[in-house]
Amino acid sequence: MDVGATGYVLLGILKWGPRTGYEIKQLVDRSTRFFWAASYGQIYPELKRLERQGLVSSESEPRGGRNRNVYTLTRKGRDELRAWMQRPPQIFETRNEALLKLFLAAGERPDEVWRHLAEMGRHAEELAARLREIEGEIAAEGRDPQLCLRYGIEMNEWIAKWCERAADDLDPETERTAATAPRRG
Amino acid sequence: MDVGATGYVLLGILKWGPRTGYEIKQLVDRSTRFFWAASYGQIYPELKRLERQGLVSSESEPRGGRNRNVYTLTRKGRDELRAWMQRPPQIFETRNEALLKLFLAAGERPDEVWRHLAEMGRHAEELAARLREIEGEIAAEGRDPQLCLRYGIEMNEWIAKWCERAADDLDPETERTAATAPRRG
DNA sequence: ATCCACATGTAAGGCGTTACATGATTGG
DNA sequence: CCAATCATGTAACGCCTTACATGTGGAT
Repeated sequence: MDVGATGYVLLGILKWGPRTGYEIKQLVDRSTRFFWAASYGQIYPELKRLERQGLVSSESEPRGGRNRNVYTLTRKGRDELRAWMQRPPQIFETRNEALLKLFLAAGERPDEVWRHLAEMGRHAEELAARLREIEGEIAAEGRDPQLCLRYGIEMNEWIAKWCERAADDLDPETERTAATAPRRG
Repeated sequence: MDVGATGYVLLGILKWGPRTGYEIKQLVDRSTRFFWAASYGQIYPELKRLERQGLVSSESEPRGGRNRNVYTLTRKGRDELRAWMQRPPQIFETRNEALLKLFLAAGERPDEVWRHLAEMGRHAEELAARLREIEGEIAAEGRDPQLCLRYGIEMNEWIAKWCERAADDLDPETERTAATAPRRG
């Protein structure tokens, strides 16, 4: 059968009800995107693959003169999804360029370390803000609060605070120098 | 010039001194691996690419009858690395299957949510333990404490605690049921 | 008219892993 | 002698993104 993890994202979303590829993409972008992204270039071919495997079925439901392919989770797809949910998670991958830069700067030039910490903290704060925004929208729509969204918010707030703390813990003299004359070190 | 971010990992490590591909791989596995992994299948070809671009130079330094190619960062490579360090980080990617499963289970079956939280917490704890081990080894070798290692440790400890807290916050009755009879829900 | 949202798709290419292939050296 | 470690590499393949290509419908 051999469904990649991104296929399961689609099956999982289709469990909530029939959707078009376009709608799935929108949902992904406000939810799993932060721990499992998916582009159109993946979603449309993957839906076809899932259909060939009998895990979803599609129906053409044009809206006006505009074609739409609405996908529905089949019984077989539901079983496959359930089986996958029982299996222990395998994939934990991270590529974090800020952390990489921080690592390579560490022990070299305290002013650069300070700069990377600031950058990383800023990024985490922005992401937390973006997620809080989504949380607000969900609340406004009267839908249930989302556990993973909370996780994303609190985690990024934690990261921002960690960066602040780490910057404060740098040799205070260095820090002052860096803040005053970032070029010299 | 067009060096991928993984190329910069190599340049950054070579800034510490000349190394073979094999040694670089070992270093990566105890350091950047947790936020930027690299396999032999990437390292060896990438080193050759960097050499073609004049960013590193190599010398054959056999040890016994065993061939070894030792790479050194060139002046040009140092400049390229410095320029990259100045640029704002772009890549922040995560694929977290545990979080995906938690997300898809949320609001469906509290017992499954509980199970995924436990799994996720366990994974974070294991990773934190592994990182503390590395930290201990570094301390034993008398080397400086590593900022990013601290980050990894504290972050994973935070995640483990978050999972515990989230599990505790689940409807207490559900939780007790789940703990007693995980199959029924 | 023009722009945005809706809607579907493909092609090229980048990035990365896994598996394979090879062989020397060292320690038990 | 055997296993582990040192050491280098390639080939096949999977996964994913970006860019391109196309077109409708509604709002301004």
